Amino acid sequence: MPSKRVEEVQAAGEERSKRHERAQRILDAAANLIQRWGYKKTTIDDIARLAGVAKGTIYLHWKTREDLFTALLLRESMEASVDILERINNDPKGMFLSNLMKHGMYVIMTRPLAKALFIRDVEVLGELVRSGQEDIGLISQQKMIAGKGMLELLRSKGMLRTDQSIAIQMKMYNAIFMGFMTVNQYLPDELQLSLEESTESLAESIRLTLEPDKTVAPQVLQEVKATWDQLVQQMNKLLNERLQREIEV
Amino acid sequence: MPSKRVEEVQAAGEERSKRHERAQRILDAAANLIQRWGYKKTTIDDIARLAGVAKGTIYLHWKTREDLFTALLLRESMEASVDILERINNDPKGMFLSNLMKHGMYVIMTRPLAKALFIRDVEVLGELVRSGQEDIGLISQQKMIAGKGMLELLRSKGMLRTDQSIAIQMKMYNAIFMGFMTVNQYLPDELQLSLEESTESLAESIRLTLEPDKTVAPQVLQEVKATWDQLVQQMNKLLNERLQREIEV
DNA sequence: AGTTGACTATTTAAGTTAAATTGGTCAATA
DNA sequence: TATTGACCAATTTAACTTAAATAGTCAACT
Repeated sequence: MPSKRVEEVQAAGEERSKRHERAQRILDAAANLIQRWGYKKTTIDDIARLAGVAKGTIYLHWKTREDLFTALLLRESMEASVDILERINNDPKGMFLSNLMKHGMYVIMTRPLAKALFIRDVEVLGELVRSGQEDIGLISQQKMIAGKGMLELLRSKGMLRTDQSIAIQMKMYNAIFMGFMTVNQYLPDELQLSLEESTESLAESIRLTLEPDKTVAPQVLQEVKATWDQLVQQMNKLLNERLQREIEV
Repeated sequence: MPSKRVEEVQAAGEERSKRHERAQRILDAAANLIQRWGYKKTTIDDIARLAGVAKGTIYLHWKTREDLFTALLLRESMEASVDILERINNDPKGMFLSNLMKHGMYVIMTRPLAKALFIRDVEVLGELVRSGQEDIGLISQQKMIAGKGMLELLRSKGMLRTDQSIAIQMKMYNAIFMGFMTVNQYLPDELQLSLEESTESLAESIRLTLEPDKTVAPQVLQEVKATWDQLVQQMNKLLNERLQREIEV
């Protein structure tokens, strides 16, 4: 009886999607509360109440409180990555390192949780700053978006200087990036940068210090994009599997 | 009786210098202890013991504990400034913004207290981070070494780009500077920068993003230095007076 | 005179205990 | 069978007490 089989599969599918939707709702609640009260002070009871489920339900999804928040941070990282990738894809010159960084900064700065994760905000993340470093912390994403492989690709296509070593270049763009991410907190009011100024200035700094002057043929740009897309898709697949596991338990 | 007058003056002079030397000793002790235990946990008793004076003596120099530490931070700022100025003077190309920043970074990074002051290290400075911002915090020094006036001078001599606004340039070098000052704490081991790498990379970044390519005649460099020296001397005089006042009562 | 350190009024830290909260479980329920 | 929320042990917080430490003073001493 194939119809029976189909119905079963459909039912199971519906159920899986309801389950998934509920997990998302719980994570939404957790995201909301962690931004308001910080990790330390957001309790499972609060999350359950805000998500409209019973406390026990949360433990049907994650074994411990920490697991829940780990999943939340992983989801945030993934979503931010998707945003960044999308902005890069919509930018004809998105493949330049300067623009990769610009889009990265824009997205991270406009997502409070991603920002907290990136700058290791203890006020928000509490003890999680420790756990969420290498593993979750947008770092694997950064490696993907502008890792060593990417730099090599850009260099081979004349989109990055070759009179500096790759190692130094990585250190430089990290320093400059973090600089623009965090200066404002050290600057007096009259020198505060708006988000627009920050991202544009960041892009210009990266461009001037790491990219050569020569123009790049649209043809080449296309090639780079193609290669990069493969790279990203590969990584994305791995990360998505990880995400599923993390959220569903 | 002139001889009497002379003796009196000498005696007063000796006394003043002894007094001054004692004040320095007390500040040395405070500097030592604040680095070891942080502001919150270094007590006046400790300082007195380490400086070899009685507690009451300290109150002959400063009205409150906070005044003492304010004087300490001011002294540190001044000494760091002197170091920086000296390095700049010994560098034939010291007048380039990239090198001003390089020397600034080197000195600040090699002086634990100056560094703590600059990056607003709460562990070391405790509540002092608040008080020591605009007023003490190397910021007035920075304004001197690379303030708006300096940038205007450099621009007029072709040593700075003129296709960016001064305001943006100030923001950029601040961001880049802070970036190189603080990246290491966000970077994994394999990307850590040594002090040499940091200062050199900082200089290169600043040079590439803010300085034009064209070479500058030694003649011009000399002119800039002369003008700058005046500017610095003026400021230094003011600051020194301030320092004297701060240390003596 | 300049310097000291015992002294005091406060602040901070440590200790104690009770109450409240929390993460996690599981028998009852829909 | 999937979900719930009363329940529990363990932990955290809060309130309170007590002891120790501290900043600043000042009479006594050099």
